[in-house]
Amino acid sequence: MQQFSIGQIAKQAKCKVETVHYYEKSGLMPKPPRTEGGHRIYSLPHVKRLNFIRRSRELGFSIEQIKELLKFIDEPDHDCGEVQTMAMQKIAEVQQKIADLQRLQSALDKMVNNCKGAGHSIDDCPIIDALYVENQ
Amino acid sequence: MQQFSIGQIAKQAKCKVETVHYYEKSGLMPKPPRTEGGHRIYSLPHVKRLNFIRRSRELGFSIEQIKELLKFIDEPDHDCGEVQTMAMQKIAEVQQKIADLQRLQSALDKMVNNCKGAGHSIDDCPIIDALYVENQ
DNA sequence: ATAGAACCTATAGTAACTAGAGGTTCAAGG
DNA sequence: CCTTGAACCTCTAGTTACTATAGGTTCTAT
Repeated sequence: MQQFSIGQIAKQAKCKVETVHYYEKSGLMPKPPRTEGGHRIYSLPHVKRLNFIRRSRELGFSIEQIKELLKFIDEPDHDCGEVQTMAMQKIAEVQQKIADLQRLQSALDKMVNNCKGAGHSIDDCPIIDALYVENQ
Repeated sequence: MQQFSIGQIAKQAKCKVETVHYYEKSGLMPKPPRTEGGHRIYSLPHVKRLNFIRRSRELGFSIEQIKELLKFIDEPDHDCGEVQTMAMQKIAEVQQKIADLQRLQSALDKMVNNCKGAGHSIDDCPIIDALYVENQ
């Protein structure tokens, strides 16, 4: 079985070694086996898990929310209805984020394509309006 | 012209009054006019701007990145090529985020639809794999 | 055998809020 | 008018999710 040092998995996930320490302390990453001398030894599932955490963070999920997502795999014998409820809540959140990003993207596309559009007033800016949705 | 108190715009953007104070201190929100007694007075463009900031934060943009996005509207006489370059970088970021979220969503969808799938091992979890992309 | 890179723990600092203290202003009823 | 309580004000301290530094140990490659 393939083994990795903390430096290797941090590099792979594009984060710092200290961040992995932090995830261990906060309970997102498990305490891995150690060498004689005390260095941490990781294997492929750890690498995948760290990647998942990093990407979820980039997508705006908090540590607590990621813990909830990870419950889906850490406790596979969880009550099935409960899992479905949580998954469906996450889906709603995720769909909202996708919709927001798509509106922002089309506003940015417009910017690029008609940069000459000149003299747009602050009251009528496509970029700001992209993420302005009244009362919701 | 319609006027708003800080409490009103905070409520509309679903954030705390203190957060608006913080955005003013960090230069994201402008220093608005005040009443005789010193209370802040906002108008519609402020409301839109605060909404934009809040939603961008939820989407994982940092304060500094939002400052860059806001440059597009705060300095309309910016060099056009520079604006296009920045906008195109943002588009790339945004597309990456959308792709990640879509993969996460389809993994969550699978969870909900065949929750009975039972006995999935940690090494082969669709949710973790959704956000695990080797070397990129 | 040993030099230096990578690791260890522990603490302090940063970013983006969030809560609290202690006081002032506003607006609605008496 | 006056008063009372909600909303506002400033300022400082606390929280989350890192990030950097200090001071020391282990690993690896010559």
